[in-house]
Amino acid sequence: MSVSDPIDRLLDAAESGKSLIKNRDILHFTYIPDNIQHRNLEQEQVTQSLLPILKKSRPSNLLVYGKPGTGKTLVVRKVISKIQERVEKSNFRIRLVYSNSKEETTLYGLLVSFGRQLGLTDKELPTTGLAISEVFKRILNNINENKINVIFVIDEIDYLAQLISKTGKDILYQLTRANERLNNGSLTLVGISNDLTFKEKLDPRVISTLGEEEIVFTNYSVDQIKKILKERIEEAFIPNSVSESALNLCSALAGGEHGDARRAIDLIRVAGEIAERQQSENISEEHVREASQKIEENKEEASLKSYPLHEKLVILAIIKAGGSSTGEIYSSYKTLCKTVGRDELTQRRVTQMLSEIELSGIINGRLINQGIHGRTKKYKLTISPEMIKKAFKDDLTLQDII
DNA sequence: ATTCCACAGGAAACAGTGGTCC
DNA sequence: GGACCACTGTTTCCTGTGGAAT
Repeated sequence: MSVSDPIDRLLDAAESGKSLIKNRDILHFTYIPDNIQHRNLEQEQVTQSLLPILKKSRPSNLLVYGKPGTGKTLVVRKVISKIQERVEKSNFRIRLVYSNSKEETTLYGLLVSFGRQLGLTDKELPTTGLAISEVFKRILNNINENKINVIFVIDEIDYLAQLISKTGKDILYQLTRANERLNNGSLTLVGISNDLTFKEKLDPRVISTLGEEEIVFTNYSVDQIKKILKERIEEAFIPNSVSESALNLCSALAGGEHGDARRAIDLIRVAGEIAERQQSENISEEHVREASQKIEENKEEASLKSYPLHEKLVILAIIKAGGSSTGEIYSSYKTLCKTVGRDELTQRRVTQMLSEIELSGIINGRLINQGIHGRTKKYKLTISPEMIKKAFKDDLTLQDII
């Protein structure tokens, strides 16, 4: 094996190089530190409203608001696990069930994930084929039979509200009324939402039961983020490896946006990884800047890669079409379809795709009225065509047209 | 003042998939 | 094996729109 072999060189460097990060787990937002010092008030409030469960009565339903990365989920989870610890010895059973409505894209999926965590098997609760009301009935039966007290945490409940308004099936209403159908055990709902206005989309009857208690998590200030980062850095990095200026920049970047602690922790983690790779002694401002850029690029590339074929074709059509009005993009898209030998979709569908892609921020649309030449929407790319081609180059069907 | 373009975008229907239940 | 269910991606049909051209 020659010394100049690039793989060997990297491996050697990694072995001899200094490791700045001593505990990677702590650099993930989902990790719950034992000693969360911040959000004391909110921890107290959440505990307060769940307290009745210790006295064997049903706690208040709870709505928790706050922007992403404000620690809502962490606090709720921490409080519930503490309560669980308390009652562990008694035969009074509390079960935490957590579902994220954004990850479960359908009502059915959400209920099934709920049932699975209660221990219902594939057989008792199949992943498809049943009527939603039937799924619901089976879950309630399970709670009844086992006499458990369930706390159902629905994260990003605003997405659920959207699903409900689309399908017209109000499982939230049924969930809030579930206790009337339960002889044994109980069901408490904790809804977590990023959107303070989401209640407007709900049935007023649901709001009155769901919103028995409401807690708002305010955004973190730059100083608070700095404090959080300091705590994590102390645990995760070797001493003196993060410069003060890097810490400040990290807090400023994340705090300036939305007070998002998640982003701050991500940032310092990626900066640490970059610094390690460069064999640096410590993490500097420069590393944080690089990390910030890298996170952005990765996000774009990942979202590009995840598009289905026809969306990719539409994006490529935008590159190929000069002026980029919907009509031009569509005819360019049709040519591309012919080249790769795929059936083309209708213009209506392509318009819809364009709006979806626009939401992700990769393209930018502007409505233009051209008088007798009609009205159209002109689209512009917000990222470089090279970046797109780079992301698409692994797709075999597209290789001929890139 | 009226017409008319080139779409935007909502609503509903439909096809297909993968399942249960009796 | 047929009735039924949820869900996704799509098509079909439709109404609405701002301003140049007439």
